[in-house]
Amino acid sequence: MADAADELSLVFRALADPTRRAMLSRLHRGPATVGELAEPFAMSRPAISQHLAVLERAGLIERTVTAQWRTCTLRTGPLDDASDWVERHRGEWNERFDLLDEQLRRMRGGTP
Amino acid sequence: MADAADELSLVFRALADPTRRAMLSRLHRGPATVGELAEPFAMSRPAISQHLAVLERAGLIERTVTAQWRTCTLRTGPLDDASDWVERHRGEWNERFDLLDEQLRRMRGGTP
DNA sequence: TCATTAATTAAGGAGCTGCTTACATGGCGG
DNA sequence: CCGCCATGTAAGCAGCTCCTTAATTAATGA
Repeated sequence: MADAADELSLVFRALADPTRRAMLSRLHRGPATVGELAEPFAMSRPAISQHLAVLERAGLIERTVTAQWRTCTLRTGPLDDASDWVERHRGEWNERFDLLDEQLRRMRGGTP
Repeated sequence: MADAADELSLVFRALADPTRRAMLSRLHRGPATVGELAEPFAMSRPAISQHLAVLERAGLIERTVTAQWRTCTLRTGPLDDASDWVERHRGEWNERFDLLDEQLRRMRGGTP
């Protein structure tokens, strides 16, 4: 299958690469051109372009053309969705609830 | 390359699939056996096992053997790391800061 | 003991990722 | 106008992902 066509999967997949996360971290401190973003990485320009395409497809950056430079800007909207999902699934509150549930199951008998 | 060997990449990668996210959502309401987790999906058991292996490798679940059942339990620790990263990179505060930075660059002259 | 149940491992295939080199596009300065 | 500059596109390749079917392990209970 490997669908992952849905919005949230695109975002998480885009975040699942150290190079792309580093790019977002850089953009977090202000917009940058492709050349500026490429500088820290020992990687060909096409590879950089492809990483940026992944980020753009996930809606995490925006590329605006000015002269012969492409200025990349961070878009944090999709990160809100990702954050919502993660926040909904973590925290000690729920962990304790799970442990309680497990205890109850065990008390009810061996077969779940 | 496709390294993604680091902890955070493993977690984001694990979250980048709707099936695995649904499994975590189910586990969020309490532990479950592999059979219970497999039930909602039109997918072979080995496929389920492989998804669970991905989640386990990312540290998001724990599998304990009781008789012939494997009980899966959610582990929210790695989600904290993911949440930290996302939280550090989102929010209107930073977005506004980026826009200001962009304005300043434009005022300083055409070439970045 | 032996069939049943629960799950994993093994092997293989279609398709995607992430990188490369080579070439194309398009604005800019001389 | 023409050769630089910054970037993108094309094509190709190794390796990974996600799924499948078939065989395997391991515990249960008549």
